[in-house]
Amino acid sequence: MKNLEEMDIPSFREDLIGWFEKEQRDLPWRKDRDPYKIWVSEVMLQQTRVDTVIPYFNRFLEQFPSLDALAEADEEKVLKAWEGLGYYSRVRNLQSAVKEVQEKYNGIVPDSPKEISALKGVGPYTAGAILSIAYAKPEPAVDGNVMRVLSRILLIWDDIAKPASRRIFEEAVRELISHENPSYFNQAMMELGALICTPTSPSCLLCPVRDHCQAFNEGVQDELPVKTKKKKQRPVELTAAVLRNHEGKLLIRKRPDTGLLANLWEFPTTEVNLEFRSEKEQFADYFKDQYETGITLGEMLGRIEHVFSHLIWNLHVFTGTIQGQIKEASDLRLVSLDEIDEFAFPVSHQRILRLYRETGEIK
DNA sequence: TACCCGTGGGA
DNA sequence: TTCCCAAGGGT
Repeated sequence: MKNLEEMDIPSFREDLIGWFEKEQRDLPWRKDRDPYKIWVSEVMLQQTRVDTVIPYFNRFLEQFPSLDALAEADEEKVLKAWEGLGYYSRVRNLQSAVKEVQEKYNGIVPDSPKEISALKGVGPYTAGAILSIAYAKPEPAVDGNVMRVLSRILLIWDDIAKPASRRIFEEAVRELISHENPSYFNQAMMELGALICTPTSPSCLLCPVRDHCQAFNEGVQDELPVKTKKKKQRPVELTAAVLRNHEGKLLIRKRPDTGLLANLWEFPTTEVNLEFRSEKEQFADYFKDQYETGITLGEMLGRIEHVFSHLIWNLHVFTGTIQGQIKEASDLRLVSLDEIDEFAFPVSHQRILRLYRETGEIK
């Protein structure tokens, strides 16, 4: 790459790593080099803020302290430990991959790019992060931070929203990375992006590698990185019902094991056509069709808007009672309010439960 | 490739 | 309010 030729690479590495040794944050996954802990932290940190991850990471490792502990853990408990973190397939893939490591590699996280990349949920970033941080291998770990930082330092104008662009940055990192300390090099690049070289108003005057930065040199740091914006979320209208049986227990069901919020529990919910007849009638018909049982819906408890990365749920929340008998199953349960906290719910349905506890329980 | 897949915080 | 974002991966 042409712009790499302008770099004094040894000096850049020294300035970057020197800064990291002095300024790095004290984070729970930086206490040791245990590949399992590094792995868990990297998966949690995918598209998720450090401040959000910290308490989850601490609880998760208390509950599943080793790779073997996670491999043998009850899936429901694992999902419950992830409740509220989002992107739930991450933890399903993680447990699946951990089981594979237990069986194929005798419980030792592999240290080769090929083997580690073959594990579920381990993409190019996570593979590079584990290999460099836990095993000191000089592999690139290119995340959003690294693309932002390098786009400025090397004046790279490619659209970082395009998957194809990542390869350019990986090639650059292969040239730049310290073979003496690849762990600190990769972490320092990300730490710099998080603390100094931020998306808006970067703190260039505090930057340890300012002298190496071609964007700063030309005064275009605010123009980089180039990133096309995503499209807006699609709204979806839904009816949800907190249904009580004659014993006062609430009906919950497990979502399918693929797709949105896979394997999480929810109150019965279905899409509604607001142009059609009464919403209550539509829901009762749906319920009868699914469970062969009649219900009576009460008044609407309230409306909840829940925003996802790609869609918006407008939840119309009702209470109701179940007329006949419901046959419980592994994915269909009647539970008391004391038992319900054992089940992992998406935040949208945690909000429904809160609404019910605050206003609906007495009705 | 483009789209699917969560959540909460901050500008 | 609206928008973007935060240590991505699967399909």
